[in-house]
Amino acid sequence: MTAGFERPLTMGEIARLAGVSSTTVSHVLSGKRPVNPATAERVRAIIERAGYVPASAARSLQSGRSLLIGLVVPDITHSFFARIAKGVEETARAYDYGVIFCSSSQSDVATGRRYLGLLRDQTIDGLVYVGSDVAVDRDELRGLAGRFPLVFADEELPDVPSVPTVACDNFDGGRLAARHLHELGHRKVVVLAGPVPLHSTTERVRGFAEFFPNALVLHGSFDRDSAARLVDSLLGNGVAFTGVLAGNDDIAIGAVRRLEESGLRVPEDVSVVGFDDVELAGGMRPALTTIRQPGQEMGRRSAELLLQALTDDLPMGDDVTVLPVELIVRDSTAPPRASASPTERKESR
Amino acid sequence: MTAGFERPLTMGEIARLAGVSSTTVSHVLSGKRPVNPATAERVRAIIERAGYVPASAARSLQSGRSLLIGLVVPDITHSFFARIAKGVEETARAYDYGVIFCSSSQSDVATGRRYLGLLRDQTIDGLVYVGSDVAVDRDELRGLAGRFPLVFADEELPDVPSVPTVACDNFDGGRLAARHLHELGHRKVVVLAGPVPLHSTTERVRGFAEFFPNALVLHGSFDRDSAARLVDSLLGNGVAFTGVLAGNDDIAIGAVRRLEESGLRVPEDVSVVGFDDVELAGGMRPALTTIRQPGQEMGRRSAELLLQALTDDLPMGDDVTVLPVELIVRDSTAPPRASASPTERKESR
DNA sequence: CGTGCGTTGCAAAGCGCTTTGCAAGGAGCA
DNA sequence: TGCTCCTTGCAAAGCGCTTTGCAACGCACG
Repeated sequence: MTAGFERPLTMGEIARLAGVSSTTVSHVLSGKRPVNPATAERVRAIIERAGYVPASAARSLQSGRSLLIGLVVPDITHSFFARIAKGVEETARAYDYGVIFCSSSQSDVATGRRYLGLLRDQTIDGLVYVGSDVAVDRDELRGLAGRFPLVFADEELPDVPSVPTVACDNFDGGRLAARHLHELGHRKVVVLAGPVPLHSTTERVRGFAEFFPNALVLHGSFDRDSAARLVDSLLGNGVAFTGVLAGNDDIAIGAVRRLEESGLRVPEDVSVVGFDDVELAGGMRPALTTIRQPGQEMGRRSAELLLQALTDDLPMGDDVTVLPVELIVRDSTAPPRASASPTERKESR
Repeated sequence: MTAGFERPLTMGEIARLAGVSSTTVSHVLSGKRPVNPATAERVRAIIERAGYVPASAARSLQSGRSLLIGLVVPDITHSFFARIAKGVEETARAYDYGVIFCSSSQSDVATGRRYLGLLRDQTIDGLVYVGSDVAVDRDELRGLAGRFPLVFADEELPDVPSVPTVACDNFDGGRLAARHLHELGHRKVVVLAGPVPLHSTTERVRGFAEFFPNALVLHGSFDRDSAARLVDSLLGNGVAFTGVLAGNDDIAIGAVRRLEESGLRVPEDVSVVGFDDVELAGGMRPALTTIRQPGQEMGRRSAELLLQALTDDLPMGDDVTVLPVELIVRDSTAPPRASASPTERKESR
């Protein structure tokens, strides 16, 4: 213990105070064997008075379970990941489990390793892993898969097989977004997609293609600056478009801002659809039309999967749970203007 | 271990593989006693090949330290608390500590108890506690204070003494916000303060009073609906005002929305200043003028305080670290209109 | 009054690791 | 060659708990 803090009581000390053996104290606590009611009551009173709680380290050494799970998210300050975290935490709590979390974002490989190490050294009984475009050590992950209770949330990692996954219906989300623009009458649409290697990116783009198979697809990273640059290059090259399908809300927000800075109005000149429904999406002006992913529910479901297996001592499956998404229509989309596309430069061919 | 997962190797098994005793393996790992280089190399190779990591439970049982700290926040999905969490986590990582977090919000008292229990059962070596207006068990907290390594972040709890605290300069923040409105020329200002019992509320209101000692002060909770109701009652009673000093951004956002719904324009008719600088503050329109609290820094500093004491085995101080705040001027504030206050109803006295 | 059974407590082993006391062996020196 | 000293490995204790084997006791029954 740290300087100045009293050492907690041990079970043996409680036993001595009660005039019994620590076996008896343990049985009073666990109820796994009958104990004389009078004795039990005396022991309980002493435990209560002393504020005694069995040391968790000794318990987990004995039981082989830490009652802790891990959660790795790219960035806890991102409202979408925070929603997942909340879902995971509240579910874990219901199972009497604690959650150790890691905001892996600006992490070097060493950090990832360290957190996956929590699995190896049995600090945690299982892990909910929310992937990202950050270069994680896929090999490390593959080494863990199948050997430890592991669940992927949000992002499916096809190159790490046999890990159960909770994701949303990215394909349908893409479809819904595209259909919305198509129904509004848009015909010239560009796609500002997320990072190439991500499975979710691929799926969303596939969904977009259901209505705009020939749309120009530009890949970038999930941040506003990247989106702004993409918009610049679009505008700079005189590409004609009245609608933007964004890979997520960050891209959408970056695009809206950039379009407005370039003198175009959203949605009058250009309609923009996002993906995720982060907090800002509903709060910004124009409020963003987007595809809502059930973040908290994803967190809940993935934790549930993990904890179910842990507490029932079952093997983990390897199937993908797909949660439905929802189109949220707000103010960033409208029918295209009748006149020539305002993004088209006169001097372009 | 859970079904289907192999049991991790023990140090004894590594020792057997290497043809040495586990003492030697331990010394190879810790370096606390010299080991024959050849032996050490052989042992290390086997450890590497087997992917062996010492079981953390056994380690902490032995050492009395779990290398884990706790973090209690009211709501992890709130961008301000998420910033604190990020700061805590990144600092803990630097100290090779893990963070167990609890989003205490919609929590019954039992939940709070459970998480404070992590201290008692030594699952965590210390705790960063971010208070809120939620009724926590102050008695429980008081029982812990001084007996366990504990730090308060963001909210000072004067009724739980001798706990080191990292807060921001709420008084100065109040002052800065008030001065800003005053300098713009506002004279009729109302205060939509946070919950009464909070120390931060009191301080901010004191700061506001430096420039508007006679302002009407209404207390509510830190959410938009509460703020909307307060605005309604102000408007309904024909109170004249050209500026609003809000207890935090949520209140400010709720107020702005409500004012706009009531046909008033921000900032043309009414100026609004928030507090915190949450993500939405900068993204909404009109972008919110607010007082920025250094959330991540608060997280860092409080974790630093805790981990410093833990790793150096020092007693914890009990002083309050006050971090500076900053006025961020955006678009929700402007000089008052020359004409009569638009919030004043004709039929009011 | 003796046998048998159910009840309730204790002692001891063991979870996987760290740490300490010892001892075997080698090197250095006289 | 004989002595000390240092190096390096082993055995064993102990961290705080759970669990199991055993024994003592009381009771009902024949």
